[in-house]
Amino acid sequence: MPTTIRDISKETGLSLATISKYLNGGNVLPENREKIAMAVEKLHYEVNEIARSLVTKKTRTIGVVVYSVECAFNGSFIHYVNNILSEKGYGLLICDSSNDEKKEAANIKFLLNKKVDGMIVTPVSNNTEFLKPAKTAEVPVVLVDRALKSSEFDCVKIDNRTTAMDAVNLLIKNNHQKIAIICSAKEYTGIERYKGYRDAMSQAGLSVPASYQKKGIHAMEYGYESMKQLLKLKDRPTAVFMTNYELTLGAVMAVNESSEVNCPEHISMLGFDDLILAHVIQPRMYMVVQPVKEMGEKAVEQVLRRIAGNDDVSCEINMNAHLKRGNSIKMLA
Amino acid sequence: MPTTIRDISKETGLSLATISKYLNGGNVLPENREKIAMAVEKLHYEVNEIARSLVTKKTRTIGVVVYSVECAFNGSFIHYVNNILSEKGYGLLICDSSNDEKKEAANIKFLLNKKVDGMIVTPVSNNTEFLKPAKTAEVPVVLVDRALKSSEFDCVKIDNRTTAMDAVNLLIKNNHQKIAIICSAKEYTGIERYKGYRDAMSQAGLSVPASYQKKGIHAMEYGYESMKQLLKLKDRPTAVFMTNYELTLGAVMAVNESSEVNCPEHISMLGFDDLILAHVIQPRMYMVVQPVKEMGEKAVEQVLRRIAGNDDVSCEINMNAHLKRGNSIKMLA
DNA sequence: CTGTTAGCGCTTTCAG
DNA sequence: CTGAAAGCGCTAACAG
Repeated sequence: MPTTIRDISKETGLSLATISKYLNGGNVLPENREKIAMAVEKLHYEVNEIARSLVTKKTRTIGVVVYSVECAFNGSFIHYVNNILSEKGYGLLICDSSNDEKKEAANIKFLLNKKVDGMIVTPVSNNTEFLKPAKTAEVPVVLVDRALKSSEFDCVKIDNRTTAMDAVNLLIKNNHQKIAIICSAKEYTGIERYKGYRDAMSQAGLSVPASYQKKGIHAMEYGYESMKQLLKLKDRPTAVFMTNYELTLGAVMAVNESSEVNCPEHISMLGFDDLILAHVIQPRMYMVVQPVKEMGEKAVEQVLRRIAGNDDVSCEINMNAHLKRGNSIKMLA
Repeated sequence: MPTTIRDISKETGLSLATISKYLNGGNVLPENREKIAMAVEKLHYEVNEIARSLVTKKTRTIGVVVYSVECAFNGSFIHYVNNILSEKGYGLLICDSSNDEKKEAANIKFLLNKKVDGMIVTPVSNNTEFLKPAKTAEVPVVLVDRALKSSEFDCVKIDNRTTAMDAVNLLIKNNHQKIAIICSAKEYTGIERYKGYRDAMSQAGLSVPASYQKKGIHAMEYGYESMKQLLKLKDRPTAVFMTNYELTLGAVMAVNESSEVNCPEHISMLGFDDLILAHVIQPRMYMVVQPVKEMGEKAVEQVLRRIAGNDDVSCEINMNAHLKRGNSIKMLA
């Protein structure tokens, strides 16, 4: 029912090839350009991207697979990625893995069938297996945030271990010794940040009892429960480090609910990722801030470079996180 | 390079038509099924959805156009929509209008060219013009949340006016008389909620000085600035109603920053949309809660019904919002 | 610069 | 139940 290139051809008396050239910015006589333009206008012609894709084998669509769209980091990330991509005329097909590796694997296949030109993914776990189909289909993949250990894929990330170490060192400099951690232990990022915590603690000669180490999943609920438990400890920590946004929120919630314990008076907190929440909650949190926007830009840049056929070895793009000051940390005597 | 139906045909000695039938669940001899299954396995065959779409004119993809992915309502909404859609084997192509009507119009065209089977959109403004191309292309559209006045399209929403009125009545029942509003006045939803506020006030015989009416845009910044101004008023309101999530956040931030004014001691607050934030901030807000999940489900259901060819007259699906209690409202003497 | 001819990978009549 | 053939709407050589 919609008009096709063929209708334009009939209307103008020109061949299909000429119309096609016109559409793709080739050289066409001004006179003919005019004719075609008028016909396009008159018949409301619009390119059928499906047909075009079938022959060019390019869809101008990037698949974005996130471990959970509900996690604020991903929401923000998608926003930036979409901005740049739409500027360049690319669309994005978004898939939510809901923290489920099976869904994640299915998402990759789905996108492959949809013939996306490339993918940007923030993986559920440390596992790399699910990306194999993309590899064999030779569809470029850029990993973000929770980049995998594997060097098979491009990735953009911060140096999680060092960043976490620096953050914990800030607590130590403020004379804290009893420092607990709430982290997720399922994926690369969480594990690295945990290592950074251990690094800082051992360098300072501080002990880390098991009860101070809450290693669980990336979820607000887990942050909440963990903080509750920490607050109940007879030998309560004086400071707690939360290694991602959702854990931070949960921990803050637990502290705010407590009538006895105040931050920073009785407990200091250091969180991760400065998203909208951070501006609204009390206390104003000290936060490790990842450059989400820049990470999105780099990821897009890299996937587009691959699509353009740049066949370098896989690369690792490291960005710098910075610390945002607040009033959630107390300097101990 | 990837294997095609043709390769399977060669491998099995069967015709293209038979393979196709197999793929689409038609009747094929058990013996042949077996053969094909083996060939598919062996050659790692995967359907090319692009080619399929070209002939079926169905892409099994739904376009989702949101006024801003950064607004939490949309993030949450997308999550639920995606859940159901992916269950049904549909993908979703997400477009962010960034609160810009030009971008919004471009998004619709983009999706049309991508031949989505249907669209779900939360519009930027009250304007309906941008949907015309979808209408003429006969691609079903379901409007959500900020449904338009126009009855040309299906929409799922809450009864914004009545809901807002009920909410304001709660403040009135608590003996508040000086009640201010912070709302967005650009789109249908904001305007309706404002009307509800006026309804409640006039029914109670309460006056609403211009200085109590902050009519602006849907943005945290606007909520923040507006609340700051309200707090400075010599005749300060005793309660403030914020008509969406971002405005609520901004307002809370302004109150929390103030050293003189406390909530609910000096000012009562009533917000909109119970998203993750609401669990973390102090005070615990009284909130009008929209059933985001159910709205997503209904929207999907409706768009799918249209795609299936159900040609009823356009319908309006009304959902019920409810009130979530907190401690942000003070009962006045 | 323009036209002719294939053909992308799949589904869909229509015979057999 | 299976096969042959046509064609979805477009681009890509290759001549002219």
